[in-house]
Amino acid sequence: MLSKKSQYAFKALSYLTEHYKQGPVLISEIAKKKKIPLKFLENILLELKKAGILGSKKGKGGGYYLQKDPAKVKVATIIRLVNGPIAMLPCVSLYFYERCKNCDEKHCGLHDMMVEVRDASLGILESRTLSDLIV
Amino acid sequence: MLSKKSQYAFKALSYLTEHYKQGPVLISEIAKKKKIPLKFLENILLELKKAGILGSKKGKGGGYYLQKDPAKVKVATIIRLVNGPIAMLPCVSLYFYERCKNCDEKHCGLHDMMVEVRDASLGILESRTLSDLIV
DNA sequence: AAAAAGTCCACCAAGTTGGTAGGGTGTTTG
DNA sequence: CAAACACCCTACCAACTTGGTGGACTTTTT
Repeated sequence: MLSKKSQYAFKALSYLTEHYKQGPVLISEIAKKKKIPLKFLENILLELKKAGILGSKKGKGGGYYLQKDPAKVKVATIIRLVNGPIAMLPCVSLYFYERCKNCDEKHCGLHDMMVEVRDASLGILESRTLSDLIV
Repeated sequence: MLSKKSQYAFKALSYLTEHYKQGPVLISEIAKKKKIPLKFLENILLELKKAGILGSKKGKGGGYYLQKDPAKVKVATIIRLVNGPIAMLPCVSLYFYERCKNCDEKHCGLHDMMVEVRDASLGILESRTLSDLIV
């Protein structure tokens, strides 16, 4: 399951997508409109900024804005950033791989199955972007 | 990600699948062969028994055994039992559904996307059984 | 009766999650 | 220059989950 943090991140990003290229948006505005605890949202946006997804501006007229074209930011990227691995097992993760002890990956039925699940999920998550969050 | 508990459960179940219809298997034997902490495994097997997946027998010659044909126990069932929801959002889960507050499911891009991911995953997990764990 | 083997209950350490508090830093405007 | 503005940063916290252990109890077999 996606953490609440991730869900907040997606809500905030969808709001920023709707206001793409309309200048910086206040954290407080996003928090209010999307009903996200303000201070918690601060942390999330800062993290997204450090990852290069968002940009920010201080002082009057400041706020956060999308650094990139929302049509080019994959949903999978955001999940990995805020939530962690997409795969169901470490030995199957592309970005968070960890060798499986006491289980030979070449002869593990669960491993093979989870590779399939991962690929099925990524087929969707890697092809959708922030633009797809807006209906 | 699947919890360690879930991974242990699958290892134990695969062992029991390999010994299907060969009489009860000792917890201690499974623990040793699959390198699972004994007391932890006890809890897991008991839970699987209470869910009707396993049966048990006490006293000499006792142990645990599969209650059903391994080819008829879906992997999805085990995951829901031991790990919880398969979906990435509560508002998208079939077995653990919870309404999404502050988000109209009819007009939420994330919701729609996660429905697709869920269905893609279930397409695999609902069609595979314990038998498929053995390679 | 003794041994075997599962059952049950209670507890624990460490980590994660979701959040709060409060001051610091850089920008703009008057 | 100073005040207002708005993000930046560090620290902290309660509650919950995860992964695991210890010990006593019951049931079954020999």
